[in-house]
Amino acid sequence: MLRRLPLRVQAFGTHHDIVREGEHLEDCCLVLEGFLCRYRVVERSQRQILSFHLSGDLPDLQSLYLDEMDYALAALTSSVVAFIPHAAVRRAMDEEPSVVDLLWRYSLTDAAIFRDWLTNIGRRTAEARIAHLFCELFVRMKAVGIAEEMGFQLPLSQTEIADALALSPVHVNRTLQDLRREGVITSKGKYHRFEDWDQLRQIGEFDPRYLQLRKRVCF
Amino acid sequence: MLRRLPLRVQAFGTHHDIVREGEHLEDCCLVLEGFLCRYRVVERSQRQILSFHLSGDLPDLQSLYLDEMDYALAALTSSVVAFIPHAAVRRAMDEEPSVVDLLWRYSLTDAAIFRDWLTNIGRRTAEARIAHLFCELFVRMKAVGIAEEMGFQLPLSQTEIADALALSPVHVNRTLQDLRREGVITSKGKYHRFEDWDQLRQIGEFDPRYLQLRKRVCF
DNA sequence: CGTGTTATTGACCAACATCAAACTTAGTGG
DNA sequence: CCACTAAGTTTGATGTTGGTCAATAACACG
Repeated sequence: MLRRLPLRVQAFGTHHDIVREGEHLEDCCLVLEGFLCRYRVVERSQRQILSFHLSGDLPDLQSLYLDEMDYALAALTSSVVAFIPHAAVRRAMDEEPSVVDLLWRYSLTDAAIFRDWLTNIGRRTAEARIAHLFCELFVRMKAVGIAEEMGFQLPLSQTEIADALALSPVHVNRTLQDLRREGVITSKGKYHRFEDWDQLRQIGEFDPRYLQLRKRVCF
Repeated sequence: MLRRLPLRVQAFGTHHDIVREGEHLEDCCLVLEGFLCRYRVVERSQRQILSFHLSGDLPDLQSLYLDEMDYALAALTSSVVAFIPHAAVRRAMDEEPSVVDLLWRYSLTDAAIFRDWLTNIGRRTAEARIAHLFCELFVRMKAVGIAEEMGFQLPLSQTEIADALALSPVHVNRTLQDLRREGVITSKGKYHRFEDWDQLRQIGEFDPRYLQLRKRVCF
């Protein structure tokens, strides 16, 4: 449906900002390809990544109602996104009420993911946080068909994982080594294989229900 | 507008659960009076409070679209809430499209608060987290007229503050003492006075824009 | 085959957690 | 109105997780 609206398709290179914090937008962006993140810069030039986005995501849908972006949006790999004018989205919502349901539901799922990250960062150890993030991204990537049966190519540096999980890069490195030593995952560069998915899930206390996927991707 | 819909008004006592995790709801709840929180229980019986809610809030609006609650909702003080059947909300949305805008915008603001908490818990020290929380709650309470000019009655125990900020109660206690020693706040029981609002704001890196309040409450 | 980015290692340190006890406060019933 | 009790706050001692700094090793890319 969205693809039938007037789109402005644009490609972005690795580590390129698509939207900056504080900007006012007149379009929503739909991810067609690639891997994006929302982030924010805090005191001492620390960065907090707020969420990751894959194809099919609408990472700034909120600009439809909120004046100013409270975060930046960046491409982590070379990515392709489509910009859809707010006016076109609103027209579609007027003509077809189910569009409202769909998009609203989407933004509520988005909020559910924030809640999960909040508990992840707030209440779990470094190992559990990483396990949880791997589970989430694996399931989401599988849902859009860019993961293998039991492994995936995760286009994140350890520093980016650290920025997402509120850890230091050094500690992420050591914790990944722990996970490997325990035989839960094996890694080759950015490719990771799950040797013991069940244990990974347990370590990360991962329950995919919050993702609100209609089809069951794993189990 | 909401108050004109069919309401079932109900009072809840202190520390009483209003909705439990995993429940399926047929009504949305509107806070009329009191102080509520969303929370979740994690491994080792630790609790993560996800947000606080005052009168005027709709802390489970998402139940309109998501089948299962991913958090519990509890009254922290004796509170009064109104339950509105989903069907009635939907009818109101059909009859008056601006209701959709209003509620959707509300749920997007809700998500913006999550993002703020995420960076707060992820990237700030204990002192900054507490300062930030105090600022947020003060501004929100002022917006609904239940705070004084430069002080407020915060109905939270230090344990509840700890559960919200992912700290231990002991550390919250000591950090509050630091804030008092620095002359930023003074406390008498649950009443806190801001002796140096500007410094509190700075410590907590607080910028109220994310709250999307139409009227400027402070400064 | 450099050159810049990312991963890894080691040494050391700080923030915050945990445990347990003592002290306050507020609420309750006699 | 006071004693009693439970809940919340404060304190001290000690432990742990994860941060910081800095150097080295491994890649990736032109």
